[in-house]
Amino acid sequence: MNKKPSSVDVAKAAGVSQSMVSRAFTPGSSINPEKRELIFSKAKELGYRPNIMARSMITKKSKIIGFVFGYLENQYYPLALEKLSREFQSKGYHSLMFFSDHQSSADEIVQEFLQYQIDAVILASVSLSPDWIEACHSLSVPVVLFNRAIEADDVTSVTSANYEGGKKVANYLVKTGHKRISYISGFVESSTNKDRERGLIDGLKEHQMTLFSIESGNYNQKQAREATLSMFTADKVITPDALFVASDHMAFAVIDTLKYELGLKVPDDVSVIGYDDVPLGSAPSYNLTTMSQPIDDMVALTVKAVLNRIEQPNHPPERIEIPSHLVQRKTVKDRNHP
Amino acid sequence: MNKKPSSVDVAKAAGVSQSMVSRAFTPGSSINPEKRELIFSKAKELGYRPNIMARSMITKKSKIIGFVFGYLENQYYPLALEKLSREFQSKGYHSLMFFSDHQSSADEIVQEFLQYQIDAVILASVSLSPDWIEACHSLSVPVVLFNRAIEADDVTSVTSANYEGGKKVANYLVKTGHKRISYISGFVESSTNKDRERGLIDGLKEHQMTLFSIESGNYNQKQAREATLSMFTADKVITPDALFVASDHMAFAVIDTLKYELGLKVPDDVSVIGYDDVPLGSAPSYNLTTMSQPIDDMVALTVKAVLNRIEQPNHPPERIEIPSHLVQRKTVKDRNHP
DNA sequence: AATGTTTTTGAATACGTATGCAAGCGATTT
DNA sequence: AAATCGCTTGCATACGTATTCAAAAACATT
Repeated sequence: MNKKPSSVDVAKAAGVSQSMVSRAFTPGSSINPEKRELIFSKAKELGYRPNIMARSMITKKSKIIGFVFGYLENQYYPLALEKLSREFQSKGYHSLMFFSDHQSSADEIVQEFLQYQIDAVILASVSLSPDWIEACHSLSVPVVLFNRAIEADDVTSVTSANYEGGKKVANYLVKTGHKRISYISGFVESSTNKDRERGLIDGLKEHQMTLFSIESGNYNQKQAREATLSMFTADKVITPDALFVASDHMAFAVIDTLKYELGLKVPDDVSVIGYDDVPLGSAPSYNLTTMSQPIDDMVALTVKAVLNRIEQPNHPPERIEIPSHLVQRKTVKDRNHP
Repeated sequence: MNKKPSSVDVAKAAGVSQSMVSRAFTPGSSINPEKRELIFSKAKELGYRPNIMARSMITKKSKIIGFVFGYLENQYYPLALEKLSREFQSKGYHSLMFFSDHQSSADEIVQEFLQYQIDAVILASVSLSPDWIEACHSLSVPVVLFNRAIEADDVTSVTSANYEGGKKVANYLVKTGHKRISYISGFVESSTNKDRERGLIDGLKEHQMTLFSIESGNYNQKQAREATLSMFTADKVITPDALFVASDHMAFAVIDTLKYELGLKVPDDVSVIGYDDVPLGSAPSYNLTTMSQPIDDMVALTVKAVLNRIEQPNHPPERIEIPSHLVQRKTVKDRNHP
C-alpha cells in the first residue's frame, strides 16, 4: 500500500540533504559517521533501500550478471548456477536468467538482455555465434564462457582441460586392457566435445590404436540411448568393450540402456567412463567412473574472471583451463587380469 | 567501445522528438505508422533498445521476477526454474535469482531484492517467515509460493494436493498388503511435508492402521540415508515393509542405502514410494513408484497467478492445488499375491 | 469556406539517485 | 589574529525514459 520511500523521504526525516543520504549509502564517501548512523536508523525505520535502477542510471553499473543457458537437465549446470549465483550474491551481484531455444535467434536474446544493462554475461550449456560476441564487445559488456571455449580471442572462457582429459581417458582405458574403445559424443559443434574427442583420438594414437566407433548423443539422454542401441544392434558381430561418454548425464542413460535394454553387464561386458563427476555418479546404483571437472574451481575462477573484466575495463580476456582428473569407481574393469 | 545509444540519439537520426521515439516503442501508443517504421529502422541501425532501468523509473515496472531458492539439488527445482523462466521470458519478464542460506536472515534477502524493484517474487524450495510477507505486502510486491503453502491468507500459493497425495499413498500401500508403513519426512517445518504426512496418517487411520515409524530426511540425501539406516539398524527386530519418502530426491538415496548398504531387495523386502515424479525416477536403475506433481500444470498456473497479481493490483491471493496422481513403477510390491 | 473532430506531434517534466563544485566550518599552523 | 588546511555539507545537474498537456495538423462535416 505504502509507496516505497526514496532518499528524499529519508533526507527529510533525518533533516539532511538528499545528497547526504546518497553518500551514507556509498561506501568510502566523505560523511560524518554520526550522521551516517542517524541516516541508517531513519532509513531502517522507513524501510528505505537505494533503488538500484536509479543508481544504475548514474553509475552505469546494474550489478546484474546475465546468465544464458540452453538447458538445465544435466545436473552439472544447476549446480554451477547455484554456486556461481551464491558467489556473486555475496559480492553484491545478482543473476538474471535467459534461456535460449533453438528457434529464437541468438541476436534476439542478446538484444533482450542488453536492455537490462547487465554488467557481464555468462554463457553456459549454450554455444554462441560470432555476432553475439561482436554485439556485446561493441557495447563493452564482457562475455565469459562457462564450460565452453571458442576460437575468437576477445572473450574469456573457463573450461576444464578437455583435451588432456580425453587423453587421460584413452590412456586409462588402454592401460586397463581395452581393445575396442568407442565414443558417444556430446553436441558435435561444441568446443568441449571437440576437445575431448580430439584428446581421446590422439591418446589412442599414442598407443597405435584408433577409435572403434563413434555416435553422437548430443548431450541428451534420449539420443545417448539411441547411440548406444545403434552401437550394439544385432547385426554388429563385434561390439565395443569400452565406451567413453562425453558427459555423466548421458552416461547414466547409456548404462541403463546397456544393462536393462541390451542385457549387458557393466563393467563385465562393457566398461563405461563419463565426464563431469556429477553427484549422481557416486550413487551406488551407478558408481560411475568419470573424469572430474572440479566445479568449485571452475566457479571460483569464473567469478574472479568476471569481476576482473567488470572492474578493469581493459583487462584482457583470458582462456582458463582447470586440470581434470580421473575418478575411479566401478564402471571400468581391468581386463588384464581376468 | 561505443556508448550505448539513447532515445535522443535515435530521435536526432530520425529527425523527430524523443517523445516520439518513446512512443514508437510503446505498443498501443498514438503514432503515425510510417514514422514508427522510420524510427525502428534508425534504431536498428544504431543498435538502440530502450533502457529497462530508465523505463522502470517511470512505469514502476521492472519486468523482473525475483526467484528465491534454498537449493537446486532436487531435480524438480531446476526443472521448474527452467520452465518458469522460459514462460516468463516469452511474456517479456526475466528472472533474477536469490539463494537463501541459513545464516543470512530472511530479512536481509528481502531487503536485497527489493532494491531491484522486482514486480513479484516466487519462493521455491524455501520457507518464508511472516516478516517477509509483511515487508513485501506493505511494498505491494506480490508473493507467490511455489510448492509451499502457508497459513497466512495474503499470499498466493501453488502446490499439488499434498494431503490427498498422502492419503492416496496410504490407500495404495494398504491395498497392496503392506502392514508396517514408515515415513521418511522432508523438512519438518514445510507445509508440503506436513500435509503429506497428515494425509498419510489420516489415510492409514481409515484402515485402522497407524504409522510404523517416522524419521526426518530434511529433503536431503545424506539425512535420508541416515534415516534409512536408523530404521533398519541391527537391534530392530521388526522393520518396515514399506517406506513413503517425502521426495523422489531422497527416495533415490533411500533405495541405494537399502540395496547397497543394508543388502535388502526393493521391492521384495521393502517397498519404496516417492513424491514428485522427477525424470530420474523413470530411469530403469531406479524405476521409482511415486506420486506425480505435474510440473507443467504447476508452472502454467504459477505463471498465470503471478501475472494476475502483477497486472491487477488488487487481485485476491489464491491457494491453488493441483491434483497429484500415482505413477506405478517397480518399487512397490503387491504383497497380497506372494 | 468555416467549423468541429480526431490524430499526431513536441516541449516540459518527473522518476530516484550519484557526483562535481563551492561554500561552510572547525582545527591547525604561521 | 590571520591564514591555511581538511573535512563535511548542500545545491544543482545529469542519467534515459514515459507521460501530461497543449499546439498543430489532418480529416470530416455542415
